[in-house]
Amino acid sequence: MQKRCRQGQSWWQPKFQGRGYRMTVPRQVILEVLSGTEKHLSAEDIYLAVQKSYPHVGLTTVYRTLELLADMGVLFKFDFGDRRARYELAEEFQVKKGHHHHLVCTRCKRVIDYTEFIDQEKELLEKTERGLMEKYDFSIEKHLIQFYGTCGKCRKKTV
Amino acid sequence: MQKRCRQGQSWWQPKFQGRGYRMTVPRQVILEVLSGTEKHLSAEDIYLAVQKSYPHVGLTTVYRTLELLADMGVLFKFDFGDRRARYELAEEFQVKKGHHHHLVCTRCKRVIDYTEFIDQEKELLEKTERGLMEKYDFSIEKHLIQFYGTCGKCRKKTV
DNA sequence: ACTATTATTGAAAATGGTTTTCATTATCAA
DNA sequence: TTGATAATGAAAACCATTTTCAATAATAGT
Ligand SMILES: [Mn+2]
Ligand SMILES: [Mn+2]
Ligand SMILES: [Zn+2]
Ligand SMILES: [Zn+2]
Repeated sequence: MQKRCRQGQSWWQPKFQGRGYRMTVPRQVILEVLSGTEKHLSAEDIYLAVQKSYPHVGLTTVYRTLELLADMGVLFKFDFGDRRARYELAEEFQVKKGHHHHLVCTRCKRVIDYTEFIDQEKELLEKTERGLMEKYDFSIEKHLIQFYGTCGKCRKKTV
Repeated sequence: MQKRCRQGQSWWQPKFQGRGYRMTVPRQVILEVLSGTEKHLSAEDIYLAVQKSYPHVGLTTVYRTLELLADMGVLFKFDFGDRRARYELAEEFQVKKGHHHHLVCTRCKRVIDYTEFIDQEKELLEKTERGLMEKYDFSIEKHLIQFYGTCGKCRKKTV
């Protein structure tokens, strides 16, 4: 899809214009942090990363920006069960990852992205969505699929 | 619903024995509340319901009991995005509901249980689980599927 | 470039669901 | 009945997130 711009111009610039939103330094830096990782970062993770280059940016701004970006559909917000929200750039803005779902270790909270069987899942999900939208008069915007279990490392630790 | 002789305590009794767990009044009442509803209750919902018959039971105990029961697999804990955990008796202990997934309205937070396409989902999920377990050395214990969108009522309210 | 408008910011304080502490009570095997 | 200890409740602590509010900075209009 789209590719990350290296220099001055940014792919997200147009997203902010025309809606009364302004492109600011904190927002750019936060987007850069999210663009430059494959991890699922928490607000504090992002805050700490941002601080390395822009120490004046506050945690509040990070929270506010993340909420805005999530509402705009630029990033996804997840709950993996470790009591804090985690964020990931939406698929269309990710360089490497495509549409994927998650495998969550309930012990160490590690998250694995997987893409296996995604096409079949997608097919079934679309059929399901169509059926449900009609039956329940519900307009579906997105879906969430996660598997929970124990990763190999954690399984070896406990007898 | 009265004080002394509780007859409904049959099926969960064995769950507590043999592991050092004790069957107490608060636990029984909490299980009765969960058994007697089809809603997805929060800890406070349950606390308030319990208080009607047993006013001395504290919120802390409700939280502790819910955690224990969730760990035991007797109930499921969900996050529907309204900043509080919600609980539902596990399928095998539900009277009316079978295996189902959720449709969540992101505006009013209403939750709809659906069972449509569940068989096909189940089939695909089992195949997916087998594949993922092998590839990622991950023992999958459960899955989560939720659809997010806007319910009919909320859509009509929109400006 | 200058200015007016107002979206955005950061520090601090508040919020609120959940967890911890700790002294007391209730359960259950012996 | 009794002793060991699991469970409880009130209060306090926790902590991720939100709100407040005065100050600042990004845009549009000139
Ligand atoms: Mn991911
Ligand atoms: Mn349900
Ligand atoms: Zn693990
Ligand atoms: Zn709704």
